[in-house]
Amino acid sequence: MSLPHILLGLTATPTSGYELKQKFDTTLRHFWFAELSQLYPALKKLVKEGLAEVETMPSEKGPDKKLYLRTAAGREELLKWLSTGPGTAPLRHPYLAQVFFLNEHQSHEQAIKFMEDLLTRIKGTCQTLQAIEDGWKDEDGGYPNQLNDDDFFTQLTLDAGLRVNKAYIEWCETSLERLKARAEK
Amino acid sequence: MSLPHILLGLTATPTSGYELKQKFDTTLRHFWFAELSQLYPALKKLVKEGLAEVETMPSEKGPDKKLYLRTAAGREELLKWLSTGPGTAPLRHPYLAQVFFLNEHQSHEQAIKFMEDLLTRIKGTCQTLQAIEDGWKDEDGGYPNQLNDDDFFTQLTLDAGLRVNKAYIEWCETSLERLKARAEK
DNA sequence: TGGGCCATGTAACCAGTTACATGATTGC
DNA sequence: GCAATCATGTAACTGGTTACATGGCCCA
Repeated sequence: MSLPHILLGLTATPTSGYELKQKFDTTLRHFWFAELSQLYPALKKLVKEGLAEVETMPSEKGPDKKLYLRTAAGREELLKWLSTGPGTAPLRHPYLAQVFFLNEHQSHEQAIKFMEDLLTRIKGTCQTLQAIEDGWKDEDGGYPNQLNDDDFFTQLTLDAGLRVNKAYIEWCETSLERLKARAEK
Repeated sequence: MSLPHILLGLTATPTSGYELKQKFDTTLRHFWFAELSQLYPALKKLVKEGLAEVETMPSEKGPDKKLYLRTAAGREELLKWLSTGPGTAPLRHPYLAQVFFLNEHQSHEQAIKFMEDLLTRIKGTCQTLQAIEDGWKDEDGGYPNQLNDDDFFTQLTLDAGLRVNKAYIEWCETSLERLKARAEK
């Protein structure tokens, strides 16, 4: 059950559900996805459990905001989660499952097309991540080892995302070579 | 919605729910997890939709088996899934989320411990995958490029798992070095 | 006046987990 | 006689998705 804990991590300063969604879509996108419609009830539940507090504030644009701020108990709960050790989610990788059954195609052409599509897509996400890191490099002279703790750990997750994506790209490329060699026979 | 399609892929020959679960736990474990209690209703649904057929057979050990076999329509549905292009599931990586908040710890010691635990665990899964690949090498002289199509694509998914796990190991190791360097200051 | 962004939410649904229930066969 | 493995399932619940609803503000 990670989402509530992530929200406790993000509400160290007062933040609205809408703002949190933007954070998921930018800074956390390479390791967590959440729907806005999922955040609102989750935040409400944190308040009910005494792990966060709400305050309603007028917004500059649009309707009132509700700013959520974790309580001391909320921070405790977050620390508890961190000290349970590395968490896991059951593996579910749809495109690897598809690769597993690619032999069902009559010809290798379609398998090759599949892998080429996959390669294009992974290269795209890799570039997105790279762009974020590059932006960081420009802003910050001491990048990456002089970063403050906040940014240091954020950069660690970015680095993980980049390395994994690069590994997938190499895998796609050598797989394509192998497939093409088989197709010629 | 991948699980039904995976089951259609696995029921090219008559197979029981119990046997399918074993397949998930051995051959598919590096890219998909499913509970047994999830498989039974899913198989039933495939039959209802005309994508598979059941036949009850006495078992050598224990109670009767129900052998599921995909129909022609079932195979069509599988091919349709494959030709929709690479699928994705929304990203959810609990331990990366935890790394993101590791700055909440007062000292770096706990962060270092977290990464060490993670490294140990990832090394373990990597060894499991390596053992499978090694077993394959022994059995098969022409490994990996002379494999038949079935085994070739299975090996591709294994290769993906190994590469990604190795990327994570390298990430853990360099992250630990960087963390330790910061802790000394 | 119409689209995009700001901002909140609910309800129905689907996928997956956990807990429980049943019972045969095999080997110690 | 008991534990492990073989074999099938159901029910309650949780986590997440999709679709829908509301309405203000800003800019072209």
